[in-house]
Amino acid sequence: MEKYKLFDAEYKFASIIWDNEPINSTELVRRCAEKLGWKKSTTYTVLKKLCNRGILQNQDAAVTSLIKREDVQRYESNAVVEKSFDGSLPKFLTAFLGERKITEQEAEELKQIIEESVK
Amino acid sequence: MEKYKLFDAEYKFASIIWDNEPINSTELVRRCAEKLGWKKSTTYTVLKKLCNRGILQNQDAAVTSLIKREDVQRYESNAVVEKSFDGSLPKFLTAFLGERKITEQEAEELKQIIEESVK
DNA sequence: GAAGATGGTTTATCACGATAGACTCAAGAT
DNA sequence: ATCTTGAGTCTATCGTGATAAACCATCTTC
Repeated sequence: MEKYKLFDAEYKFASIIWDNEPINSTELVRRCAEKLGWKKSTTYTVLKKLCNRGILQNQDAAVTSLIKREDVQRYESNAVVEKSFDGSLPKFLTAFLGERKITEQEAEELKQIIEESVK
Repeated sequence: MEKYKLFDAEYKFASIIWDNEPINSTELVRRCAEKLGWKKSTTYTVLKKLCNRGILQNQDAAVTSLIKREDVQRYESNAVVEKSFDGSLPKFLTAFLGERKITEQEAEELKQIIEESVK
């Protein structure tokens, strides 16, 4: 398994940690019950799995992340472009924008981001 | 199930059809064996499933697509931006580009695509 | 009319992601 | 010494995507 690949449930779970770290494990159990409807054992099961995969860390009941949200996002964005768009960002953009219209201001923001990546 | 959601194996399968349609079903079995390592029954199982979901069509052993690659791509691109980037294309772009550098020419192409979507 | 092709269907197995029940164990509180 | 609470493990169930074995019907060809 690639290190950064998170399944849907795992991603939602990790999001709670990213939004609150460091977070006490019992508190995490509480939040998962509230936000995801999970039982305590579910939380611990998933937590342990992600710890074993080197994505999270649980030390003395203090849960933190080793892999950051940005890392996973970078992986996700690359994966989808790779899988469905032949690795081509232009193809992705074309598909995403499709018939949708954006404002001049939004376009400016996007162009800015692109500009910053030019060698 | 959303109409456009294809699982990994389904996507690869559909790709063979998109690349070759209309394609005779026996010929499709041959290609799936060659490209995906599938047995005949596997091909027919998946084919039937996608036909039932209104994505493909099999008439007198001639297989064609009802949903096009572009439709699925649009869905995929939107889904990932929704799921992992809060629906924000700028966030997606930032993550994708990351540390990567692109050429002036590539940037031009991207900006062109963006320009065409401005209201 | 037996022997292949062609074009399928039915039913099953297997892996694995998602979820949880039952249990343990140490540390305070009573 | 019991009771409770915090912290965590072990084992199991369930759904479902991925894959296939076995079987069937029709048509051609020898």
